[in-house]
Amino acid sequence: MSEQRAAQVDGAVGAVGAGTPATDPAPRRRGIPDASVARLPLYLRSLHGLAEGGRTTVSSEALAAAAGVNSAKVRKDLSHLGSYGTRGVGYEVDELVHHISNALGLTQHWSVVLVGVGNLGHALAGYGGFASRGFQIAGLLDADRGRVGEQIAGLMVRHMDDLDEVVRGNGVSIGVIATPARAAQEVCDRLVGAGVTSILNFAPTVLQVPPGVDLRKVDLSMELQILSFHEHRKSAKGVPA
Amino acid sequence: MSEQRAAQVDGAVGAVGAGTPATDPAPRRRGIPDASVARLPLYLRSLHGLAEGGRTTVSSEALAAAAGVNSAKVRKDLSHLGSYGTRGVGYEVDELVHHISNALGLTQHWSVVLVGVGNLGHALAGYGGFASRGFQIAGLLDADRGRVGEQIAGLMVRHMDDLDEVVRGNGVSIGVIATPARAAQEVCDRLVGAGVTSILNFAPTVLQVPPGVDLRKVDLSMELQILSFHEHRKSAKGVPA
DNA sequence: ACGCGCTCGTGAACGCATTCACAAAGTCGA
DNA sequence: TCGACTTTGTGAATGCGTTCACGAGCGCGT
Repeated sequence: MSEQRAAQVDGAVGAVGAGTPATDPAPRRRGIPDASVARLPLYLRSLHGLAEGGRTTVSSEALAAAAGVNSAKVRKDLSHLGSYGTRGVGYEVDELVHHISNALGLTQHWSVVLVGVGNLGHALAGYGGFASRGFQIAGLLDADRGRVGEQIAGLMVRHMDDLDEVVRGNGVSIGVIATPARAAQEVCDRLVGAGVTSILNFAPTVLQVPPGVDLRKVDLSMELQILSFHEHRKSAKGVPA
Repeated sequence: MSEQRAAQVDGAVGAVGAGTPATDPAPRRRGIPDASVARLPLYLRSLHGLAEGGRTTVSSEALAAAAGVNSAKVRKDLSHLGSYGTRGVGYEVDELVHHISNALGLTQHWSVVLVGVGNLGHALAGYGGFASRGFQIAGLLDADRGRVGEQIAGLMVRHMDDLDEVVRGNGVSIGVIATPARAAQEVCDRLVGAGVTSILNFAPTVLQVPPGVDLRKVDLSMELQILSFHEHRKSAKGVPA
């Protein structure tokens, strides 16, 4: 059991925490493929946009255009949720929103704890996209006592030592790390220790988590470097003659 | 036709075919696979860490551990850059850093223009990970004249109308969008119009770019929703008994 | 000098994701 | 009611990426 490996799209670790190389034959019983799951939020956003525009039904072709993907992909992705389309017509927008939200677990509210209130932490705390999808920040923590007490986005910054209290008191299961890289692993360990089972890491470092804990990362400078690669390549073969 | 726009989600691209959608038999002349390119910055960071720790050589196994990936993957990825390892020993850290930097185009400096100085824009402007990899912010723009003149991270915020001047004056080829979603497409169009050929989008919306322009996106709320999915799944089958 | 052990580099196998292509299933108008 | 049209849902084909497995090359100790 516990072959729930950490799903991490961009790399970095999974359930390798303890050191066992790879005793996991990737069972994937009845799950929706990761690639599809990763697109569901995209469809959801597109659907919200369409709903605001007054659309009540949408074809896979139209949804694909709005989401910037291929229509066959849309149909296959949605088929994993069940058959909620009507042939000859398309999908009912509201119904689809409901089913996707359901599949993503967005029908319930999630409490999140955010660690690190530097530049990025500030921005994340104030980011509207979290609250609008049912994610509520239950606590804003920082190791620097100088910042404790500060008010950000309607919340008071508390000290890292209050972590356990915040997590257990609010049923927090998701943690966001926005600390400097050197502090990230320790923060991660403490989050896991407090009972957090999903972590979103913004610190530019590779984190190790035990099996059963999901880890995703967002790395701003990596994205720029990837763009740099393509840009570099473009200019290199810019004048082939 | 031509819904074959630049891929957005995790892949980059689109820059290849200059129009014809299906006639492109995936040429990929001498290119490094996208999946490998996406990991190079990760290796680079790990190597920097190892170098600071005093290591002068590193095996694929050790680098893999540091980067949180599989060692076969490391070897295959690096083999795309050429054969820079020594059998029986491993890779020389400095040399590898040099080759990867080279492949990513990080040996030259890139000028970046950042549009939108809200919460996120602020954080990005102050983010150290950019400058440390050779990315220099050539301009900080915003459409709100109330913010123009503000000083952020040593730079003065200028008005969006100065875009052309900033781009052409500094040879900017990369643009970062940190505006609200509704403004993003227009900003994107203006960036492209000014000559920017690579765009990193933080706004939660799907952008359309012409062929030849690379587009990547970072979506904070999407990441949380994906975590939500896994969390939801965990609690659903938490007690199988 | 020479073999032994280590590690790279890479062909081959495998699995997942995307795309194609079409039958099934529904709507709509006459 | 019926037939033409639209769009879904999905097997099949294709392509890409990961992993395996091992031969080739290199350093080192004897």
